[in-house]
Amino acid sequence: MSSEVTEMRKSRVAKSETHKRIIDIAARRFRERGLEGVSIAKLMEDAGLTIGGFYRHFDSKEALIVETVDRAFHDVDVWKTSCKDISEFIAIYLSANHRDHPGKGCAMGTLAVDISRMNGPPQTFFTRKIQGNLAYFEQCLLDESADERKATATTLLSCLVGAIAISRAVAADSELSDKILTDSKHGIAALLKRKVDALDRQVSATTTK
Amino acid sequence: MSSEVTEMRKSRVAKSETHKRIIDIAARRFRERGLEGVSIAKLMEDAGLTIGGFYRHFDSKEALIVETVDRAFHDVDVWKTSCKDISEFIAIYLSANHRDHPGKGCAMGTLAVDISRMNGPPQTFFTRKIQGNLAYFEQCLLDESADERKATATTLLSCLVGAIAISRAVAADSELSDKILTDSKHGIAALLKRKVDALDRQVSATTTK
DNA sequence: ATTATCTATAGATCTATAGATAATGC
DNA sequence: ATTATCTATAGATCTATAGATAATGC
Repeated sequence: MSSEVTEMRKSRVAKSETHKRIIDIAARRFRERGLEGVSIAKLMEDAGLTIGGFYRHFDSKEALIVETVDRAFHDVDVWKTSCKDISEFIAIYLSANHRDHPGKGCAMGTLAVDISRMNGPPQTFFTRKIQGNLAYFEQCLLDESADERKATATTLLSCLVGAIAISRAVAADSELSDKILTDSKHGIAALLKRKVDALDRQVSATTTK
Repeated sequence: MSSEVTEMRKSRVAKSETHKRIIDIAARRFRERGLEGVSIAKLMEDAGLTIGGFYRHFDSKEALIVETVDRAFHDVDVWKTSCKDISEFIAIYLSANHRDHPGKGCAMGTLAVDISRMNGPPQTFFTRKIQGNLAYFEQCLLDESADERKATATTLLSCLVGAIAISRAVAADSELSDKILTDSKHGIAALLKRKVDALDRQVSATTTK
């Protein structure tokens, strides 16, 4: 602390990198500990900074939350583009790895309830991202009317978000926690049978023991 | 405040009623505002008491949380016994009324994520209640193997919990919020088709416009 | 001259405890 | 005598601001 050389003002470019770093860390910590479980002082410390600089980057904690929403959805956005089909996406989403690393996972599973307790901008931005995820699922679905696709997409989203949340809540009972993930995968496979732009073989492969 | 007559010591019976009242209010407030969003001082004020008395009832806030878990699941427990079949349960669970009154609704939808961030006793007790809900769903399911029943029960639970959480997160967009509830009902009806101890007519009635 | 970050702190809140008060219960 | 609840407060936070410092950028 006192033995460190105090680094002072950096360039504008460096500032925007700092800004990005704060958001990166916020997106992780918020998902891990909740919006109220992360203090600005600790957040800045995690970023290698002190609390004083925070308010030159953000007007308030709420403003940080708003700016962090996009970043918190980024990991799932990457899965959406990197997965070759919806089955692969579901397998990643309902994996033990996702369950055990909420800070790098789906923001809906970790932050939806916190966000529902806030009004105004945070909820608006969060809603937009949820709509994006619903659109992705719809686009993966095939042999139904538009209404049917929407309904199935919504059901799929609900099931994924619920499953990851419940599996984490029972994490102390690791067998049950695993079972919730695999059983939900199984159930989703049944729900999506012949409704999905994916190899049926694959859906079964991830859900049949 | 200062004009009120200060009421002092009450009987043991009165104390146990006070104890119950604190838990009643905690169960509501925790579901509404989250475990961290409720301070003990405000909680006691809601109960018509002051903070000083709290620690004669509970060793700590965590101890209150543990004791409150059962009460927070009570409303859903009532639905389980009062609903004549699973379809009715699902209709109540995915109603706008449930969405708009989290303090009187499902503890999994409101507290599972908060609980997953705590270790120890709160999580253990919460897990037990989740198992009870899974058992209820299993018992409602019919034409499958025990494994299939378990998988469908888990999927149903995941879907319900996810749908209510997401519908609340997008509450600012009331159309979308409603749609998430009705679409999930629709999707669940498809999932449960011929798997459920319920009138198919009824499942359809709540999900077809 | 401007500004990105720092140290320090005000003011609000939160959990938990100490000790007073007044009613219960022996 | 015991105890259910009260008032008051210690000590630890948390958000946000004030003013200092030292580097950037004109």
